[in-house]
Amino acid sequence: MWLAYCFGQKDIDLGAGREIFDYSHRQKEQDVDKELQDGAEQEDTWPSEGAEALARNLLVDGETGESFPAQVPGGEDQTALSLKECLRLLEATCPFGENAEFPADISSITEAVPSESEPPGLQNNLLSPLLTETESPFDLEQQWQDLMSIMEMQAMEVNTSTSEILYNAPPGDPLSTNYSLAPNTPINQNVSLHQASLGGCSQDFSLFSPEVESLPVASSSTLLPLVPSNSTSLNSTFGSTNLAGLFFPAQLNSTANDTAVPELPDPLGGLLDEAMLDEISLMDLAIEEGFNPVQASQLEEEFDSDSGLSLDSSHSPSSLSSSEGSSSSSSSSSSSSSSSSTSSSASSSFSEEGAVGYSSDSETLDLEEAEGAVGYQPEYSKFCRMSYQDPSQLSCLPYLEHVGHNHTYNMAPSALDSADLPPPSALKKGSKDKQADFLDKQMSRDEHRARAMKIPFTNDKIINLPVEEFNELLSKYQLSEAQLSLIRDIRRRGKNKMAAQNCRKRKLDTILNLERDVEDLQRDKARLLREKVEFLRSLRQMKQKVQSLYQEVFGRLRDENGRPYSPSQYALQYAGDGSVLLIPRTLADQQARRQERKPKDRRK
DNA sequence: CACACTTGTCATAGC
DNA sequence: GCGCTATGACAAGTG
Repeated sequence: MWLAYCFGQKDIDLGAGREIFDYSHRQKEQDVDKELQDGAEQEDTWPSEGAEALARNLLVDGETGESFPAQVPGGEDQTALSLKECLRLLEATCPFGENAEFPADISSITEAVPSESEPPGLQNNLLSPLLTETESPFDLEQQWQDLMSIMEMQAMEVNTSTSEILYNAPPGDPLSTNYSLAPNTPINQNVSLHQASLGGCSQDFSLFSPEVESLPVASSSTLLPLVPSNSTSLNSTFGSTNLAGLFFPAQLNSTANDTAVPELPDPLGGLLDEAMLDEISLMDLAIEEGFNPVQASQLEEEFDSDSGLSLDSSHSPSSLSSSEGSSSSSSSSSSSSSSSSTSSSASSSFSEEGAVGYSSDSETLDLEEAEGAVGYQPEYSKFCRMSYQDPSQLSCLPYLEHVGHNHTYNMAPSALDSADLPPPSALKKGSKDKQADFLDKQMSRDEHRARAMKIPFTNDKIINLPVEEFNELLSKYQLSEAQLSLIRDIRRRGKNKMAAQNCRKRKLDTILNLERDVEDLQRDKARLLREKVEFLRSLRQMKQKVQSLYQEVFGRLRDENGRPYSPSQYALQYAGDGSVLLIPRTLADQQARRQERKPKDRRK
């Protein structure tokens, strides 16, 4: 029964799987509406100096700083800038430091950032490149965060200790805050970034920092190739990356054409995609965090679990003890009824568990009943297999007292074994008839048949003797055909009986092992999910820092007239040699698209 | 009496 | 082909 219960849970299709995503989408829809309003209020304030800047386009050698007319069609120029300070800042603020084991390197970030050209004339927001990828309407990362938020809430209700640590993002946590942002919103509502972007995108550098503002900005500096002296970390991780693509969102404005501009694949999105497809089962966490099974199942109902077995139930005392208790009491009653049997010479060779011998014989009755099948010694601790242990232990488990059957087919036949004695209760009654009746009832059907047919040896021998000895035994007696047939039937049935017992025990043990495996796997899954959350959190922090550095660097750039460059027309690109170039966005977009095709080609 | 459960038994497949 | 084991299915017994 507990088996049916255990696996029955699996069959309960809660139909909530899609609700997870629906919820996320609903959240996103709401966020979209909200963010659309906010985004309109926070339109980019960058000066539109594109035409003017284009007229002054110069290509600057990344190493020498020499300026020369750009080779780019349209006369755009490229300006290489030193990002030494930027790189230092980035390295200093990189949450992973030199941890080479971090699964998502910066290059993955850059690949993830959509590089989009903005329709001319649109006001750009310098801020959003790192955020846009998470702001698409169907962003899986957003879904992930939504889900995690839900889980967090649920976990807080269920278990406020560990779950809080795991899923409660600290105040201002970028993961929690950013992921709750609405899709399609070019401007992130994160407070810090908001401030930085609004300030950085305009001439108002005070919003960045007083230091930045006070820094002397030479117009010529914009034309200088500022190769970072120590750019190893970025150089190795960014490679030849289009920073424009990294830092400029696909959707700089909510009015931008979504379909016109393809977005680069998001590694985070991929991760989250897997996460979503993994059917983030709350039961995993429940098991890992020690949730109450009932509560966990309730959570699971909300998040659905099309996959996997439903755990737990098998470990409830009722589910386990019901079946095992019955068998145990049954066996114990049998054992107690035959406890008077003092001859148990054959039992010593039996395994502790498993139906080794044929228990119908009094010689082996008690131990056979108390023990088990031949050659199979599963682990029964979980099942509280009292039936194969000391029957007296049964009294220690009150909830097992009410169960117990008295299957007496295999009880010791006194007629076949003189050593067999009635139980004390029968002796007290003293009546020989009663004893005979009792013993008669204790005999199995085969024992009755054997006695009726006057079989000259015990059923135990019939069943348990090896074939050679068995045949030798038969040859010693003059047996009729009917007797031989009965003996063979007894042997067959006796062996099959033990086989059936072994089979059932094995089946139960297999279920136990499977449950244990499922538990282990769910524990591992929960752990991996937690690690993934941590990685995502760190990745987002790193992205934010890179973004702010980009803003800072870009904001410092000045043309020869001392005016800042428009982010709608220029972008920073990190070259493979460590230099950073200021290039027109059109060129940056082209390069970004080129990089976008590479992974696709690789897949093919 | 119905039900759940255990156990024995049979039929069958496979070694 | 025989003997044995494993296992699903069924029936009987029990509480």
